[in-house]
Amino acid sequence: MAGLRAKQKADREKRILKAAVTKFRAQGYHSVRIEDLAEAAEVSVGTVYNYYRTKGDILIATVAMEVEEVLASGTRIVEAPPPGVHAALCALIFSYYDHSLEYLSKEMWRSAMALSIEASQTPNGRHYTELDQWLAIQVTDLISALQERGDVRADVDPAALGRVIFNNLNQMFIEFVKDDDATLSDLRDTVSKQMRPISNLIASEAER
Amino acid sequence: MAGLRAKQKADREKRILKAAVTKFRAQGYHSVRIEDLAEAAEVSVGTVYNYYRTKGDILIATVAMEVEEVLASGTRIVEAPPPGVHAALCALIFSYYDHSLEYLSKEMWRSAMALSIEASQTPNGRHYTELDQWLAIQVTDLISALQERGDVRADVDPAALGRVIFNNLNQMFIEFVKDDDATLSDLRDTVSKQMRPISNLIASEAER
DNA sequence: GAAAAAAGTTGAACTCATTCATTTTTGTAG
DNA sequence: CTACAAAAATGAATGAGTTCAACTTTTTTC
Repeated sequence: MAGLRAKQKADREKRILKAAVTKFRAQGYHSVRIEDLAEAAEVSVGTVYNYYRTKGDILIATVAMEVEEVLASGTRIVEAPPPGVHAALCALIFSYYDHSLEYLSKEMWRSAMALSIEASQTPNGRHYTELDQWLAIQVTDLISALQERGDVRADVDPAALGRVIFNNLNQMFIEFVKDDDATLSDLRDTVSKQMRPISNLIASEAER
Repeated sequence: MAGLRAKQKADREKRILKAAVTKFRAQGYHSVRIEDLAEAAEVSVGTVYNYYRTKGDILIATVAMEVEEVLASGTRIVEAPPPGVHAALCALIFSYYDHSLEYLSKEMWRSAMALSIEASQTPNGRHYTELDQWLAIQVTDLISALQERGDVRADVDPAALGRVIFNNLNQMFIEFVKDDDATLSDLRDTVSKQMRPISNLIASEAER
């Protein structure tokens, strides 16, 4: 038989991850115990640790799935940005924000972000940081695209500016998930206002 | 006797905090157990919890002391900024960075930042966030000062830009503490480069 | 197809933050 | 000075993540 073991292994991992996504969303990351996941996935506690190094690893795995989607949706915007610097930047940023709570709760984001800082040396932390890196690169790519199109001044360094804009949108997202009462629409408004002056400053003469 | 109890109370709290600062720096936040602190402060575990709600509270207390100092040193720069937009911004930012590792290790910063995100609803989390707020305001104040002095264009909104710049310097600091190998001098260089185009964009005609 | 090896599973044991019922210390009243 | 009340200290007990030595299952070997 070509891999009963491999099949069982993949099956178990899938069951654990599915249990995690479901339970984390329903109850929140903290109140779910490894034992609960083990029970739902019909394995033992020890087996969960055979597939994931720590509880945080399981969370990162679920967050990673979401960020992959966010990146994919961002790609579409970079490939065909709406006209205007401000509109294009906001389109990309809002596509991130609007996807963010599709599968993950604020509490899960908080835990994941905390983890990525605290356990930054571990594989999970590094994985999350890498995903962030990709998002920053996507912002840079957008600015490059706008520059080639002539919307952005030629003397702007896309990498440096992309990083600054990403850092800002990321930090604003952190503030957003830190406050359970904050709404997505508030977040959009605030960031849109922040991007306005920056868009003006980098827009080419023709565009202003 | 006017307050044997009060005196002992203050004394115990001081001993616990001192033990925390010392041990956290020496061994790192995580590897220090409450029991270790209790022993060093010559109190029981229960007593530690009588003074601090959680282990994280103790860390925030130590971080707060450092941030107070950072704020104070920043005030001096805002009051008399060096000439030039870029130089002034960098002076303030570097004063933050250069103070940051005086009493705290990178690991302590990581734990504190993680805490401020994860436990943002709790008093400790809120306290840390408040300190961040003050730093952001200080950056805004600097830009206002530069604007009044005529170094920064009149059509720039200091609050919005201050926030963006703070978010960037904060995020870059997070990246710095996440990587044990990163040096302060690398951090300074990177941020200086990021601030250069922004400084140029906001500088008044006379200053360019 | 049986035995040995390899891979994987299991759950009891361990660590450490946190809690709480009990005990000790300090302040107050008679 | 003694008795009572209030405040604080104490450390054993609790709970959750994590580890690991023993046990099962699958694969390989002859």
